[in-house]
Amino acid sequence: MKVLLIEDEQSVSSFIKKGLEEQGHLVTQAFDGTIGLKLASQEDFDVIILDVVIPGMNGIEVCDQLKNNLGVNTPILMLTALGTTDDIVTGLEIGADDYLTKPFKFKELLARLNALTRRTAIRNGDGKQILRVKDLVMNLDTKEVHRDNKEIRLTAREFKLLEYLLKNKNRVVSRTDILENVWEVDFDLGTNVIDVYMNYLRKKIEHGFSSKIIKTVIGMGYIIKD
Amino acid sequence: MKVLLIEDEQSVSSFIKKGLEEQGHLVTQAFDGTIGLKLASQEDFDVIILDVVIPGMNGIEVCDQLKNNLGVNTPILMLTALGTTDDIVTGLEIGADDYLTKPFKFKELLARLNALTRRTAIRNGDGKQILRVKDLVMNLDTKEVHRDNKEIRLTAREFKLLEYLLKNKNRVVSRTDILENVWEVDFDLGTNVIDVYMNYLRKKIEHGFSSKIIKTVIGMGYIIKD
DNA sequence: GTCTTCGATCAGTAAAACTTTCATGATTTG
DNA sequence: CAAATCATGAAAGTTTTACTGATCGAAGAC
Repeated sequence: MKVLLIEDEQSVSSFIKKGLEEQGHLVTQAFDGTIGLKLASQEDFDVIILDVVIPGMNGIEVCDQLKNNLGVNTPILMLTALGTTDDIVTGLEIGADDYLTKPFKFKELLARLNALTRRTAIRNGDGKQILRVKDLVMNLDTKEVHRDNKEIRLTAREFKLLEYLLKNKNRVVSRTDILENVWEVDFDLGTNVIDVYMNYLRKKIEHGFSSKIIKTVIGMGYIIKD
Repeated sequence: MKVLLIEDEQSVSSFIKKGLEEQGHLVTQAFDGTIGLKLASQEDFDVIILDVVIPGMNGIEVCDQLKNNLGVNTPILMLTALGTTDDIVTGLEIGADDYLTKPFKFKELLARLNALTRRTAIRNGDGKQILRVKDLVMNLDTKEVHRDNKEIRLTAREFKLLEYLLKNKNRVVSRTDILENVWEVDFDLGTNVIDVYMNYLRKKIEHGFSSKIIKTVIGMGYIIKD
């Protein structure tokens, strides 16, 4: 399970990290709000542990941004020394999925994390299907693609191609793979449709934006990396 | 929101019930575990508030039965005076979605309930027999459709088609999906009924009105978006 | 019982949108 | 630098969709 841990106190952060890694989870640490927010919106985590009192941007703001502006619906467990009812209510109202006050027992943190991800696992059965890379967001339900909050219109084939590349993020896919999975043909290499479509796709999702998304690996295929 | 409250202490139960009803929720009370379990498995609630220490069958057992045997995945908020870490861990491990210890502030209970149901509440429609999009209202009980307060008469097939589209609001549905769910055929007979019916539907619900409702997504299907 | 009406479906057409091919130029690799 | 590989523009080919008119059958009217 991929966990994003946004917590500035070194001792607490490494205590949690160590504990979670012992359970076989993958922990990414962020020590301030701004970086945490950036990471959370770029990478797909299974759950986010978010301290309220952190430098840069406080936890409430980070949570609000993620849940209410960026449309990220990774479950968030808020963590803090502020234990008053009002603090808890604010946190939960703004979109946090659970709230735990310090000091806490690691056991309880772990149990709450599991309850959280169990809940979302169920939800994902018919929930939103979203793929991301950098600032590009692909919604498999509405078939919409956005980059930097601008809408990008793709044709059915372009969409399928991008979807395939994203589902294989961080892996080089060969032309044969693409032909089989996007065009659904098992032979015929006497064509350059793929090249042409890569060109179409790049024009739409890269031209006018700061960074490249699709990388060519000469002699091997194409890849999309975070 | 429909809430099932399993709690034997009269005072606590009515305190919670009253508070929730003030918020416009519908509360069903159960005063022991056996009845609670029965109710939970028969009716569809949005959330269950479950005290651990109750007569008949304790809360842990009820939760275990529901989540692990009966396949009910209504979110459960556990409630109890037992506040040790181990109790909390047990509760969460067995399938509870949140855990609150007595005494608690009603505000916090409410916030936790909302956090818990935020997602499932959206997807369920809650037995509501009314579907809406923009100024169009579809009543599944009376089978009436109104737009801008004007009645629109749909035939059975048109109604079913619109109903399916609305139930999948904000998702692109393919012709295959439509054929399976509205016409109930699993194979693709080379027909254009769907196109024809879309045309009928659009004539009735869009002609003479200001905005379009049904959007075509070429090569993929149709979608209705808010 | 026959007629009428209405809904469901099919078939056909034109226009628009999309896909593929082909030809050519650019880039990378050994 | 030559061969292989990739990028790109434009034209040709194909599919998809919106819409119309015709047919068929069932339910109710007379």
